[in-house]
Amino acid sequence: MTNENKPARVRFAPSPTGRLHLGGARTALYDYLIAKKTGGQFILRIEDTDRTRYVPTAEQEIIDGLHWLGIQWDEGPDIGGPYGPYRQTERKEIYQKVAEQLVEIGAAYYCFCTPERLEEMRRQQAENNEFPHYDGHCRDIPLEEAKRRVAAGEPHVIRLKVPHEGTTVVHDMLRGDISIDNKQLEDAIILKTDGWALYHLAAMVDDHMMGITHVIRSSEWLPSLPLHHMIYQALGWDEPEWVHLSVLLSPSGKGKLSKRESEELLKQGYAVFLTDFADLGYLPEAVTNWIAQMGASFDGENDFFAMDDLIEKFSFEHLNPAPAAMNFLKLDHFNGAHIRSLTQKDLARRLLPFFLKAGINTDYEGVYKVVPCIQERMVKLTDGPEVARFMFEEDIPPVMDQLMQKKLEISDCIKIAEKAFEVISGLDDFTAVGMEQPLRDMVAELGYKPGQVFGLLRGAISGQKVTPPLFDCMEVIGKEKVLQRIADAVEFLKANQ
RNA sequence: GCCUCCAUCGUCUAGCGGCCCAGGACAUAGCCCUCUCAAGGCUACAACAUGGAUUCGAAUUCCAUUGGAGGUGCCA
Repeated sequence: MTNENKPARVRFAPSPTGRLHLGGARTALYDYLIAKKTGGQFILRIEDTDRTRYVPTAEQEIIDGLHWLGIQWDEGPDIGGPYGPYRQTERKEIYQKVAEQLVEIGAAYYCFCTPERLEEMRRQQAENNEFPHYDGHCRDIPLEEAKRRVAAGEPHVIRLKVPHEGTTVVHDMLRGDISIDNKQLEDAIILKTDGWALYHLAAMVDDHMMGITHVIRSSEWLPSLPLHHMIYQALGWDEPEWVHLSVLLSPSGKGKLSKRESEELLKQGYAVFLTDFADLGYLPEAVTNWIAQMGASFDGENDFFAMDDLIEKFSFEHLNPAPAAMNFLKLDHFNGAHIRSLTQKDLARRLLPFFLKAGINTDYEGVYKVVPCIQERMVKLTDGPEVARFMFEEDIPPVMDQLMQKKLEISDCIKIAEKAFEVISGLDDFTAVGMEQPLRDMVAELGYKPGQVFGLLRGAISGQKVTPPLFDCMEVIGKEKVLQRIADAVEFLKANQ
């Protein structure tokens, strides 16, 4: 067992082949947390050796997404560092050298098999119900002969020479010892015909050269762990701690999220790609809080955490190896809770763009005034304009259904509205606290129920049945506009009597 | 098919041999608060996959079964 207090050097090593997914974000988060907790370093490394699937915009999106979450690295392609370069395409020669070194010491060999031969081989293996594996055709070509053919320009790859007997045992921090029968292993390609290294080689070389102490990665790497172990062994390098995280399952719990499911999720206002969450009205704090606890626990009794709490409480011991289904309702819960925990100024600042995007003509001050009314009524930032819109309108067209209250005739409503107009006109202190007592006295005098009177006023002032507390809204809207809206309602009621 | 990993409420989890007829959170239902809606408070519902073994004692250890996930590329 490693000492979790020793400074950890960890790395997040995405390949720029697509968008940054929640699973990747969680891996990066854990890297960041353990680095911060132990006073170590977090490194961002771009694994772009696959030139055919390369997406030019992907690296920037990864950087933006991680920054949005509040994660910063100590070394990376954008900021450099003492162990660079941090893009694998800039390290091609390093991998080639190590691959040749592996050949020299007899741990790897040149293979001249053509893709066609390999395909035929696999076809036959499938026919005979064997598991697909390289048959070792080039494994025993004498090195001198192989070198001659390489020098002659014959196309070739380099394969790792793995033992076919015995068992290999590798330790994973979450699962203990993992053992595999070496018969199941094949001589994997580590260097392609075009000279580029595969993940198996490139990642091991980089992890070693960059001094990585803990390899935290998705559990889809578990099957190739023995291979990685063998590369370290062959080179005589010290192995890092291996930490294979649980996979994230779709909300249904049935397998990984499919493309169709993620599109469906987006329609419901949810997302699986990190950079989609901001526009949806989610707080980075909430997303962080949420993903941190997928397949993990930080505290048996609590689950609301800021980044600092997560850093303090993070431990490999509380990572769960079992697959975990994503629960978007929990995200909503965290988002609401984090919105409520924000200062009013901070909330106003974050809300402003959403108000403008919703077509509400206002500014920071305008949003700030409305924040106390809406803060505890939002799940997402996009809810803000919805809840507060009526407070920014010039006037509210009266709607009969909103004005009418239970057990009241139109004549009652007119009476109430006229009385309210009169009382409110006479108010000197037009604050929520200032208007409460006079208005309650009025209700008593009128002899109706508070719900009836305030419901009617709510309808007149907002055109809605549901709003934040009436007096608070009235204060924000202002006396003049409130009176105008009540007058409009009276006129409307009389016309429809 | 084969290989590897995994298995506590619907979901995320606490639990590391007695403190557990299993605790928390989300979701759901009810009540309280209340000018509506929220927020908040309280309550309810709800789980150790199955079968063996070890032990005085097992959710916790071991084995099998079943179920789930991942892998099986000159992708990562």
